[in-house]
Amino acid sequence: MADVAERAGVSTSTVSRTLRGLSTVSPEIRARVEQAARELDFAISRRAASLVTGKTGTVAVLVCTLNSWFMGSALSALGPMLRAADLELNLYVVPDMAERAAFFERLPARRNADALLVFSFDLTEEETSRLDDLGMPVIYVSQHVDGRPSVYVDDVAGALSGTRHLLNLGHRRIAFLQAVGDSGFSFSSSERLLGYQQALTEAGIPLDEDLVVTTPFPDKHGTARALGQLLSLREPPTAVFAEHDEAAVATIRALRAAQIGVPEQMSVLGFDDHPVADLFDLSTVAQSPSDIGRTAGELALRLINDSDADHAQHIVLPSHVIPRATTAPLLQPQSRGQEQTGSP
Amino acid sequence: MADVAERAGVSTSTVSRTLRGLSTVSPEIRARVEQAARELDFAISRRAASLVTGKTGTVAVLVCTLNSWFMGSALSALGPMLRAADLELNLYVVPDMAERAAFFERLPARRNADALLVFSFDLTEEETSRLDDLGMPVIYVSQHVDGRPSVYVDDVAGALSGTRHLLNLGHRRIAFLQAVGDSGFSFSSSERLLGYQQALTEAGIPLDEDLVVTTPFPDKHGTARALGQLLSLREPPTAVFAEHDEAAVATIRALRAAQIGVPEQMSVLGFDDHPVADLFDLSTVAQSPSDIGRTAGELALRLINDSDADHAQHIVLPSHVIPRATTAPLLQPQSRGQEQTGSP
DNA sequence: TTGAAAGCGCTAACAC
DNA sequence: GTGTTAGCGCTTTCAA
Repeated sequence: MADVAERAGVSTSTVSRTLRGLSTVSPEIRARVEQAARELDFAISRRAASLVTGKTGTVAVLVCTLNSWFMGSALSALGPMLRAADLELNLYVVPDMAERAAFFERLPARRNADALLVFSFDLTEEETSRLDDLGMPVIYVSQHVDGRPSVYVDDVAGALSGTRHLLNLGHRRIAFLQAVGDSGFSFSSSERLLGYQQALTEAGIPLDEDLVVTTPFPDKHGTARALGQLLSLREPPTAVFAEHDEAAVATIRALRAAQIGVPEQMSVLGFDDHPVADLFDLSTVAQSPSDIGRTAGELALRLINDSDADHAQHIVLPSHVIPRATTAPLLQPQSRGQEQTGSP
Repeated sequence: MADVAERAGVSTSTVSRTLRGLSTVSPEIRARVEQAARELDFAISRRAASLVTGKTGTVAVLVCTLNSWFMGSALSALGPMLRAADLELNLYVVPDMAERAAFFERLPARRNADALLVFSFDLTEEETSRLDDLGMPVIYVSQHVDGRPSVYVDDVAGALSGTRHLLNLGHRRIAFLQAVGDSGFSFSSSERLLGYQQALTEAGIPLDEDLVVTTPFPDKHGTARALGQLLSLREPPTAVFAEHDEAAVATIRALRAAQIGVPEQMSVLGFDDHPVADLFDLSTVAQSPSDIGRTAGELALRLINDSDADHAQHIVLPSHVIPRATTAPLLQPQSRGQEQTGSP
């Protein structure tokens, strides 16, 4: 910076003021400084700046993996959003329990970020309270934590509308397919099940535990097995509501392999509006991970800049049913169902 | 840090030495300092440290999106790798041309990272040379740039082996399906086409331009259209080599919709070993994005720590053919082909 | 509107 | 093995 100051014939203070865009610099000097900076390829060292301002200009993001549609979409939206606010994005990838323990033990983000975004973890009480005294706003994304700022989709309401959609089509025997990932049940999973149950209850349909089946995911044959349970019931379902689209697609494939027409003999509904949903013409309950990412970023910004902001605010994002070709009225084959015939 | 020093009854230098793990601290003092640090929840400010060491302790990563299997896997491996080396990961997401221009205009990573990893961009000469005077090692990942450190899979060799596999199965009419994404042809695309052509040439088979078809991707009906071209040739292919697995899966679905048996009447080969490949039992040429990510991180580390290291080194990672159920010998139905029958 | 000087929190060089 | 001191590159008073 001293070089720039010398070249422009001003003090470092003036260079600093110019580069920060303060209006207290006369136009001619500003021009001189900017040119000098350009000629010397000078860029501010945020680290030196943060030392004196006390702000790091960085948002930390904690994720367990990036290898999913949800994470990919959310971060692809969060990144540019933060960049627009001139914030750096510091990524912590914590794929297993060991690394997770290490993260919470050392909390490397401490003093190195202005806020932390925690994505889709199911944190223990202990972990949550550990984050409480991190000395920065912590935003919980895609999960709700009482008393802490959170951003998420209302999975209960989403599953409720999805199930209502099936009910409105005349289905009464509706199965719910839980897909358990490597890390055990997720938060969304139980919320979605809850919405399903609520819808049945409000329709006066008694809950039948046999209609709720669980399969490991991803697992090539697990879905077929789960389906087998349903199809061998005394009164099999006429519709399957899968916890997420990928499980729904696996269901469709298993059904077609068993020569069971979708949606003629079985309606299938997913959740997420994952890209495969469009590909398979799957009816689904859509959520928008990019909205989640962006909204979380905006909340972070607000909490950073405004210490009076509500530090327990929950932002609940909407979901909506997208009827496509895999749900149809009960016992009443539709023309749109025939487009599907013979297609894999 | 002063607080910790006071609490432990030592100087800040000793605290610094202890926390950095230097061996020049006596065990008893070390214990005192560590306890004091723990009690005060003290963590080093990397930003203050970097000011004096000149190292930022950060690796910057430039990506255009995170929303792909490749990026997700690569970063999910890179993250923990960097963490193990006690480096922060600073992510720059540059989804469109405007943001890209802004990035190269301002180069926000300048002075704020020790190295830059550029993922899967097709950079212009100008952009590359702009990065040259960034003052830090720049590693090109999943692309090769002459004279700069690069990490990538040998797409030519991969496509060569893939095509040879089809040739060895007796196929002589082999189509190549190019899948053009939103951003136009990618580097890999043309390399893979080249490998395909090389294999045919070495087998003494003249190149037939009609066998190379192009489809937009993702596009629900594009693949069927491209397939239509192939199937209406005077001498249709008996095998299709798709540029990547997702296009291969689309091809399989289009073929099955048209009642053309895979692999009985048409072999289909993909590239990548994307998760869908396993799901669809798709034969493919496998690459490992996580290896790419990890290797790139290791190279970055080497270039950061050893200024004598070769700054033009290209690391080429292997790919290998994984035969699954979608490729079979020409005109000679196999038992493994029958497993497929009736399955969607 | 600009400059001089102090100091952010840390590490490194040197002395003990 | 430990403490003292100087200074990394910035921003921020404060004075001019």
